[in-house]
Amino acid sequence: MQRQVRTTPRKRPRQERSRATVDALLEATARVLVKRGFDGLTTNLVAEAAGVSIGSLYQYFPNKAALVGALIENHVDNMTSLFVSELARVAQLPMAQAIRCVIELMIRAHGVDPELHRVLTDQVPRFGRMAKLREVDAMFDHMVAGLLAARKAELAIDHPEVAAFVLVSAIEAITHRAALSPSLLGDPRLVDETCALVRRYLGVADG
Amino acid sequence: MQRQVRTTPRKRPRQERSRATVDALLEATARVLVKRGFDGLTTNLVAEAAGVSIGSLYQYFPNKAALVGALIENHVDNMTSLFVSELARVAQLPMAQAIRCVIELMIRAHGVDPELHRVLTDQVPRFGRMAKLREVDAMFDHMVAGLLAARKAELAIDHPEVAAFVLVSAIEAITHRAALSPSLLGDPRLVDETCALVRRYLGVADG
Amino acid sequence: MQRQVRTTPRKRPRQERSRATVDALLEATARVLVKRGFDGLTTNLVAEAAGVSIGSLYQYFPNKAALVGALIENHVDNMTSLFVSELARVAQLPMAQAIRCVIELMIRAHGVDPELHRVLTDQVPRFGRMAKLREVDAMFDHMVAGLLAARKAELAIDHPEVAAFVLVSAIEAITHRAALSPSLLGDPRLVDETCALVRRYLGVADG
Amino acid sequence: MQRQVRTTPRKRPRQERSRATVDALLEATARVLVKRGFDGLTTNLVAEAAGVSIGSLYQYFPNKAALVGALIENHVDNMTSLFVSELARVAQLPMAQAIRCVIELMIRAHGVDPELHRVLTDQVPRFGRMAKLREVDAMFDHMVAGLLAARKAELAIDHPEVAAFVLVSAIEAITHRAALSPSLLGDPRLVDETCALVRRYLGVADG
DNA sequence: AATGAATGAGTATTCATTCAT
DNA sequence: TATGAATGAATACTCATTCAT
Repeated sequence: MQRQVRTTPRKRPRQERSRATVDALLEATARVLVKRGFDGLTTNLVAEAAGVSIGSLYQYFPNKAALVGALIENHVDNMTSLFVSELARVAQLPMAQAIRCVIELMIRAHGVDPELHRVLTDQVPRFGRMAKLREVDAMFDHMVAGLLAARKAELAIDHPEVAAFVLVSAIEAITHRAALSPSLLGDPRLVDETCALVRRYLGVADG
Repeated sequence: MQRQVRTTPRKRPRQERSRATVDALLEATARVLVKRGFDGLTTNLVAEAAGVSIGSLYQYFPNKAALVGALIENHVDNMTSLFVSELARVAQLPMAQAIRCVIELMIRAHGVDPELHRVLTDQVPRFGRMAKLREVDAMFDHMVAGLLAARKAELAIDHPEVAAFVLVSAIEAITHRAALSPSLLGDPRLVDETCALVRRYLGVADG
Repeated sequence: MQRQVRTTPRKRPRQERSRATVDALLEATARVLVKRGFDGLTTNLVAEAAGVSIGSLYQYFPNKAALVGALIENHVDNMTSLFVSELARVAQLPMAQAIRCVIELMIRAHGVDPELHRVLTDQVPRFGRMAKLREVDAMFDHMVAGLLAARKAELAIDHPEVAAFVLVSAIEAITHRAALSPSLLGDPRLVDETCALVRRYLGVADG
Repeated sequence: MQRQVRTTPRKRPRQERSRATVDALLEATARVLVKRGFDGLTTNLVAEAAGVSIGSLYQYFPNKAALVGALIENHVDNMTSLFVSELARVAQLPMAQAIRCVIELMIRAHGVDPELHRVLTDQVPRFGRMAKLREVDAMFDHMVAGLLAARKAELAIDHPEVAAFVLVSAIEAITHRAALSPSLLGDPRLVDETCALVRRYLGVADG
């Protein structure tokens, strides 16, 4: 770093600090959620775990739902961001490779903080903002339907939307359930079989 | 004081009268659960909805968890009883028909009080007795693995357990998600595509 | 969840404001206890009597037992502090005067908020922290046994510990019972006779 | 809750069976009281422990207080009956022997179901009928005052009532406290020292 | 902005007592 | 008379949220 005399105000220490507070709160929320479950999550506990006063918590989040909602949003973003970065590349691959790639991405996505993922999907009431998790599935439906429609010629399907629904549901469920029993998650046969499921359904030859 | 909260019913109803009370309570629980969600479920509310005093509720259920637990057990029994009665028959059918039959059973099973099913799977914390819902999946895994192993000769799979896991996860997810969006549930294409998924995976010719 | 219910205060008041709250709660507890008895003591009632919300009560005392426990501790401290300040002086006095002095202290100690003392000793279950009242007796036994042993030469006793037990029990009971019937408490003959009891037992000449 | 509660049994058991039921209830009350303490005593628990329906309990005791009241009455009767049978004899004895005799009776009286005695004196709120235990002390005061007055000539006391109060309080407390610590109860020195206390106070020569 | 004391509606649960059978 | 199902007022305690400092 250069030692230059500073002429500008000190880079808005308030925003810096606020950012840190918000992060601390979200991390604390995740920690408490994993440790005590959704019913054991109290705003006071989160504030304490974050080393922040309860008043400050409410400075940044108007209520408990907003707190958990923000956490979910973060988590979903973390999971989906894996895809957006890879999706363009996948679209160019031969079908068999594309399938394997997507499935592996799915599994990796479920491996991001799996304990938190489990609590979030298992215990968090699906009200309001929490429905976000379901929206993700709908989004996947749409994306996959697009991909299938684009390559419809080389596939053995008639109804891309229905097929997309079927496939997204299946892959999501397999990876999700696998994430819950770690013994399976490492099993390479699981990936192979899931790929086979999709390939054969779509009438794609093994690559 | 007990370390672990018991979730089993407190006492068996002996007289006719109390049987009616227990039934009224369970029905009221279902109604309240559907209407207000799990967090809106109050023992006092349930008692009132059942037209029964709060004291009577606690005469039969030691706590809220036991109440919901009993309801879950009932619901799961209702869903699974559809299968046990048909399973023997299914085992005799040619593979393609057996597949369609199982899938239709699955869908019908999810059509038993779908609103209650939705609340139960979405909102009820999966603690203790509530894990029952997951046990059902495990049971299905086992059953299907048995069926696949028995017919391994005519199928294109190498690992019946992994295949069973894959199939149960997929079918369960498809039917479950379909149950949540009624428009799809009635769509005959859904059944067709799901059958196709399974058939092609197993290498079974269309019947 | 804790196996044993804690009976110690939950958190230390840091600000002035909360000190006042804690004091108000303890005073209200004493008032309610005297007015309604232990079974009539309700945390909501105490909070109301203290002009404080029920939430605040639980901010400082984790449960009812802790509340009463703190009150007992205060009360016992008030009673015993009378002694510690005088004890050194008493130890220097000639025996006959020491005896009278101790007995008068005992009576004065029982005169500190006698109504509260009565409720506390009569009605409060002797569990956990509440056993403190009995510990005080044991402490007295020990102290008196020490005094008697020190002056054994001039006394007509062989077993200081047994004698201490006998004397402490006797004096405690006499003053306690006297405190319950105010007519006797003021009677100077009571002090005289109690002194006589002790003096003659110990073989000490009238001073 | 009613302001004034009757604490007398509801009806006289005339038949054998009724008698047995009442006895079973009282014994069950004692058992539950010893095992769970006063706060753990519930009428339903007592009925169950007695092998009797809750309805039957209320056939014989109008409320919980009456139940415990009857038990206290029984217990007090058991304790005092030891005295009435011996009192005439004691009145004829030389003073020193009479003193020892009374003290030994006191100790024996406290040895009747000591666990129950402890619970009763420690935990049972002294409302209504429960005050009976205090009445017994007052009765003793009176009796002893009579004895002392009758033999005033040979005693070193001026005020029989005050002396009686002092002695009854002392003996009662010593025997009661001794009953709580079994190690002392068997110690023969305790009886000797208590006798000495009384003898010396009254100016009676060692017999 | 931050703190943490205060709030109080809300909830699960108990238990003495009643009453229909 | 006996039974035990039913009652419901009462109570301890929690926790999201507010607000004075």
